[in-house]
Amino acid sequence: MRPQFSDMLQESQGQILSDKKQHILNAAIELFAEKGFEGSSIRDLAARADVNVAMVNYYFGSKEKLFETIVEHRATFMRGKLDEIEADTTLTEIGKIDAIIENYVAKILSQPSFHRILYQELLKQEREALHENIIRIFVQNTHTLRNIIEKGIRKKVFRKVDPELTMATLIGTINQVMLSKSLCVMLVEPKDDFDPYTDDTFQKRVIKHLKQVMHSYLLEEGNR
Amino acid sequence: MRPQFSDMLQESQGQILSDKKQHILNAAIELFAEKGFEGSSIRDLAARADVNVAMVNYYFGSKEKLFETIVEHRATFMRGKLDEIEADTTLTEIGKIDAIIENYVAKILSQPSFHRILYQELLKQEREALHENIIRIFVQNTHTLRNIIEKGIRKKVFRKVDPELTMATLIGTINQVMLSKSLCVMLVEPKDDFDPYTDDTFQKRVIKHLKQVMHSYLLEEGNR
DNA sequence: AAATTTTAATCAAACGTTTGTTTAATTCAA
DNA sequence: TTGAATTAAACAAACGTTTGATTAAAATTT
Repeated sequence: MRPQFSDMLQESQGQILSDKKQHILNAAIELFAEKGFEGSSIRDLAARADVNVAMVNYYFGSKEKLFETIVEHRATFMRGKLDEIEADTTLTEIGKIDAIIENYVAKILSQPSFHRILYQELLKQEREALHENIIRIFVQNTHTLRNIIEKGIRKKVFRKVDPELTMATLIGTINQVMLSKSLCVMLVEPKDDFDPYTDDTFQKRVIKHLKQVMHSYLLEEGNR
Repeated sequence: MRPQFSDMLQESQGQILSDKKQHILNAAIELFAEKGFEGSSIRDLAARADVNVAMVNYYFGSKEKLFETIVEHRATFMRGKLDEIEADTTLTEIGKIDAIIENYVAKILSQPSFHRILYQELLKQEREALHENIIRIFVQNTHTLRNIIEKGIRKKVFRKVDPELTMATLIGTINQVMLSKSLCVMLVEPKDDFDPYTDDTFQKRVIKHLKQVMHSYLLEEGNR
C-alpha cells in the first residue's frame, strides 16, 4: 500500500512524510527520550508504534539513520527566530533578550522529548558527526546572543558581563527544569497529575524568573 | 592472587576497594560518561581497563550493579557540605550563597565524567529506583538552598525571588558548561588542547560569573 | 620447616539471548 | 498485472553472563 498522502504532516523543514512514517518517527522520539538511543530496540519501537519490525528499516534504512533523521530534522530550532529577533530594529537590547527568553522557553517546553534526545546526545562523545552538528548550532546561537549583549554593552545599557556564561545561564536554567519531569514536579508542585511542561502557569513562571534574573544581571542601575 | 592491600584507595563513604576493583571502577566511570550505560559493553570496559571480561562480573556481580555502585557511591556529593554551610553562623546569607557556588563549581568541575553519568541518568526514565535516588538528593539540596534564600528574604537582604527556579539557575549554569567539553572549549577558548575543567582560570571565571548573577538577582538594591 | 589444603584471582571458552538487519513470500490497492 | 506495502522467519553479530580449569598466595596441618 502506498503512503496515504491524504493526511500529511508538514515538517519544520518543509519535508513531507507519509502517515505511517511520521507515526513511527513520533513513537521513536518518545522512546529515545525515555530510554536513550542504545537503550531502545527496534522491536520495542515497533511494538510501541504497532508496526512490523521490518517497517522501521523499510522506511528509514537503519536505526542510526532514523536517529539522524530525528535530530537533524529539527535541530535547527530557534536559528531563524534568533536571527529575526537580533535584526528587529523596533526592539531595544533588553527587549531582544526578553523576546529570546519567551521564544526559547515556549519552544523547548513544547517539545520536551525531542529536547531530551538532543541533550542525551550532547552528553555523550560518540556519533561524532551528529555531536558536532548539534554543537555547531549551539555555537551559532551563542554568537547571536553575544552580538546582542555586546551591542548592549557598547550602548552602555548593559553592564560588562561575560557573554558566553550569560548564555549558559539562560539556556542552563531552562535545561535544568527540563532535565527530569519528576524532579520538576517535586520541586514546584506537590500534585501527582501536574504536568509542568503543558501547564501555562508554569511556563509563565519560568519566563518571569528568567527575565528577572537577566534584567537584574544585565541592566545598569539606571536602566532597571 | 589476592588483592594487594598494601596500596589501597579510600573512598568517599569510607569503603575500601582493592586496587583492581577501583581500577575497573575508574575505567567504567570514564566509559559510561563517554558512551552511556547501554552504549558501553563489558568487553569494551574490560579492554579499556586491560582485564579479563569475567573480572567485571566477578567483582561487581553484574553490569547493572556496577552502575549502581558508581552512582550511589558518590551521589551524596555536596550533601554534608551544604548542611555545613547552612548551619554556619559566621556567614551572612549572601556569604552562604557564595560558599555554595565555590564548593559546587569546584566539586563538579573536578569530576566531569561522573557528573555526566548522573545527568544522562536523570534525562532517562528507566531504572526507576536509581532515578528516584538521584532525584531525592536533588530535592534535599534544593530544600537546603530554599531555606537559605527564604531566611534572606525574611531578613530583607534578599528580594522576593522564586527559590526553586533560583536553584535551577545556579545548578543549570554549571551543568550547561559541563554538557559538552567540546562545546565548552569552542565557546570560551579557541585553543584545541585547552581543558576547561582542569583549568584554574576557567573555574574562577565560572565562579565569578555565578556570583555576579546571584548577587545582582538576590540582593536588594541597598545591599549590593 | 615442609607438606598439604584452602582460598581468591584469573582466564579462555562457551552459554543462551537479544540485537539490527535482511530475505522471501504474501497482500492489496491502483 | 504491477509494484509498493507488509509480514513472519531467519541471519550473523554482539551482548551480559557463567563455566571449569589454572594459578599462586595464604592458611592449616603434619
